[in-house]
Amino acid sequence: MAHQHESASSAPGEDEVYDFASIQKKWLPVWDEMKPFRSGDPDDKRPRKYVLDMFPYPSGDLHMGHAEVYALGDVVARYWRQQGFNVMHPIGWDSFGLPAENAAIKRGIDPRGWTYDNIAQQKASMRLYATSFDWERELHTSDPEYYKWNQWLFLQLYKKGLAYRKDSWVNWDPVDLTVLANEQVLPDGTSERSGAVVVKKKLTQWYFRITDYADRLLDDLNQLEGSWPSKVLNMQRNWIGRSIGADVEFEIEGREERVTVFTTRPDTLWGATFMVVAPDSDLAAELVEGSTPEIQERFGTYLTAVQKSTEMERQATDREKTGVFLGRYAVNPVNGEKLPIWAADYVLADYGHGAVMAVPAHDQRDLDFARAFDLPVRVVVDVNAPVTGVIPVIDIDEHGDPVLPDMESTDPAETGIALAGEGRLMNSGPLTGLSKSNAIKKVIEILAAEGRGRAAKNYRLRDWLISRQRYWGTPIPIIHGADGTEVPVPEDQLPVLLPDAEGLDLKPKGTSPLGAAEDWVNVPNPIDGTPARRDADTMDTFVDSSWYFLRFLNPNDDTKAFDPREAERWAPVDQYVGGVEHAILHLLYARFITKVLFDLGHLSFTEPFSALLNQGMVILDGSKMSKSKGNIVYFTEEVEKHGVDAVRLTMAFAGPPEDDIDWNDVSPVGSSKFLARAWRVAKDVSSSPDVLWKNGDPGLRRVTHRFLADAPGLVESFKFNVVVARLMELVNATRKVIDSGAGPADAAVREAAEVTAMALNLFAPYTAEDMWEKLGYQPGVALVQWRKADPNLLIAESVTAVVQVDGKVRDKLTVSPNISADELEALARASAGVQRSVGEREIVNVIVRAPKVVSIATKG
RNA sequence: GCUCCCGUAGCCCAAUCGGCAGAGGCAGGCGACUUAAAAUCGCUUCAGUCAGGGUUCGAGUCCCUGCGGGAGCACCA
Repeated sequence: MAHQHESASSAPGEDEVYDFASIQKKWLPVWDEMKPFRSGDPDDKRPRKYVLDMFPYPSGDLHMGHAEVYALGDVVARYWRQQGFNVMHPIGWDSFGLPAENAAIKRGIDPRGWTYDNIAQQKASMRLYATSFDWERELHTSDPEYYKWNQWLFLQLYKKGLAYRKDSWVNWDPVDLTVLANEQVLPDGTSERSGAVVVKKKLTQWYFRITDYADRLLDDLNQLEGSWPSKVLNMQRNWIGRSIGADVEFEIEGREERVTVFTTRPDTLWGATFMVVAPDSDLAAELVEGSTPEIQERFGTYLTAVQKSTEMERQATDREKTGVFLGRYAVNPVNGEKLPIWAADYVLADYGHGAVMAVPAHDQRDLDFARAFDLPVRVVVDVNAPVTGVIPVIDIDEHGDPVLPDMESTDPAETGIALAGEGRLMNSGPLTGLSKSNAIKKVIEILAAEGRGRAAKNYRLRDWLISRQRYWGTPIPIIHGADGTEVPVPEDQLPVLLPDAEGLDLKPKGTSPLGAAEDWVNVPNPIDGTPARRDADTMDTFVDSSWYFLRFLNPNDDTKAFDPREAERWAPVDQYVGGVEHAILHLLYARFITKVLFDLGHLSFTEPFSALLNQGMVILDGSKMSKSKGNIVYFTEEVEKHGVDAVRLTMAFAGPPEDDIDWNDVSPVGSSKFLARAWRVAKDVSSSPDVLWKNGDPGLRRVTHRFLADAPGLVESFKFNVVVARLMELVNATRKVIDSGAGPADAAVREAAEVTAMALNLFAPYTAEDMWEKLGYQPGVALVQWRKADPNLLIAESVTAVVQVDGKVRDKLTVSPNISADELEALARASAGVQRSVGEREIVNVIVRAPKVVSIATKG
């Protein structure tokens, strides 16, 4: 190990070895004194950068995932500081949430104490980890000083009609007796905590109307192209899931109101042969009411079965279609045909209008259903009729030849394959003969003219369910009057404080534990003083994190959530760093809230995070670390074994940040060795700080300055691994000059060592600071500005030009970097390698890219 | 099923605009130092870029097809 004692043969005074533990101990208090990472000085004239790492949930201690994100985020923050920016790099705690509450229930303690104990522990680790946070901006979402503004935010949305209560089907855990978020339901339909099969239950819950912003959330992603990982942009697009089509209204026999269906293929309206409604929809219940008792009974049985089925069963795409006829009929608005109405669970109650027009010839799901229940299939799009002059290719055979549709086998009723492709409309009245896209336009015109339909969009995105029947969260600032009215808590009465957990039964009962705090829940109605009750739900913690980046601007201001002037100066966040696990929910919610605050005039921008860096996961042996697999790498152990700097360096060096790091593929021991090597270089430097660099070894100086020139671009494109590799190269070159060149007194050695210390500050701050001291400077290498490369040293004295003949390298020439194309061509033509390989053949083309390459093409 | 990303040495990974396939590390080998070992230092082996085709003077890089791996969405009308 690096810190073992050297042999006794070393001369006195030279036996000092790299010892990360003592270096850590030495510098942490010095930095505490210096506070080099404060960003709040109003007189600071430097340009500003806002670098934000996703804040952690305080779960006990830091884990390797934290070690990665905070190492990488810190590279970026430290880099911009060295480039002359006043960098705001804040940190806080996402400290409300279920784990604290569950731990509290298990141990019979207060979630508050558990949470703040954890924070203290994690904060100590984080400080040791030498992340360059501005601790003066620290915040906790569970502090009343924070959640007061959460409640303020809720009220702003409420006033705009963007926060509302509705009855809806939610995930219900029948063992824990609580609502679950979608992400707490495992793919097999069981609860991730209790293991119980989750059922759907109808409850009144609070929602944020995020669907109002669906178009903007989707379209504004284009602005982020190039600055956000395309993977995340894609995931958000998928999640919002806009589809474009039409709403079509159908008359229902024996019913006043029409039923509206959404379809992406209104052109196939003449091919509709039945209608399907979601069995768990209000519409189904109402329609079946007008039917015979037998049908009602059959429907009831079916509905019960559907509601008992798990998500997994329901989502299995290959299962048999099921359904019941409701005994009712719809009328096709374009041709007056009677369409039987069925209830089937392949239609979802909460997508579109909970009802579809079934066109079995051109939709696979409808066709499967039609074949199961012997319903008619009518083809209205002729996919064999070339629309663009190209015959549709169904498949490629084993010889790579196209397989064309067989006229006799394309009837969906026979083949069971719906014809979903392009084609020319047939049997469709005024649409007959049109292409798909023209037919869609036309049918929308026809429907609109008759008031029976219109162009429409639909989204996969649903409104955001924000209420939780839990204790450890932000109370919803609404008071319910005895008459059922909702009264927002006046803003000057915020915050609505959480009642003391003492004496409250926090066990989930299906209603919020806050409801049992009688003194808290019973309040006079703010309007007329009559008895009223507080809303007892708390907010989803994603609300807390949807705007925390704004609270960092002025975390101690008790007069407003954030200062718009500060937002003007700092926001939006220039660089956001965090895990891809938040690619959808957190980022979508933060984008939504930012747009709402923009609309309310509080912000001048509409996207919160100008650039995003997603780091991968730290894994072990090819799989995710987990307690049950027993393949966990512990942060504390790694830091004790290898030191903070080696762990941080390993994170940066492992590969591209977005790739997963398999801890078995990387070598913290190797990182530690490199740090010791770099450190010894600084220790060996024997010249004084005022030595003239220009007298130093020119070869080493070139390596140093090439590094200075290249590293900034590499950091800015997040190629941290390459920067580290280049640093290793620099240290190797320096070592060589010390040992076998001009020696430790050479000025270039000092210059290289100083550059190494300065750059190493990005990855290994303790080692860098210690090197800086060894080199004769005052502490504070983190604030040393990045040195500019000397352009004269970037030009090599000579370069190697490659001469290719017919694409193969036939000679290499050492030439001046300023050589002209003509000179280089002449040299190339005369070179021995070219003479030999061209021989008798005729040269037909010569391409010269001075000074790098000459390419000669021959004939014969 | 739809959408997207990735295949370079035994392993992790580099390779600005298409211009010598190798910067760096791990592992391995040899050597120096040592009584020996560890540590340290020096030297060093190893791929022609998943496969096939195309464009080009020139392809790891661009295009097409296939194979392999990964991710997201999915009875979403």
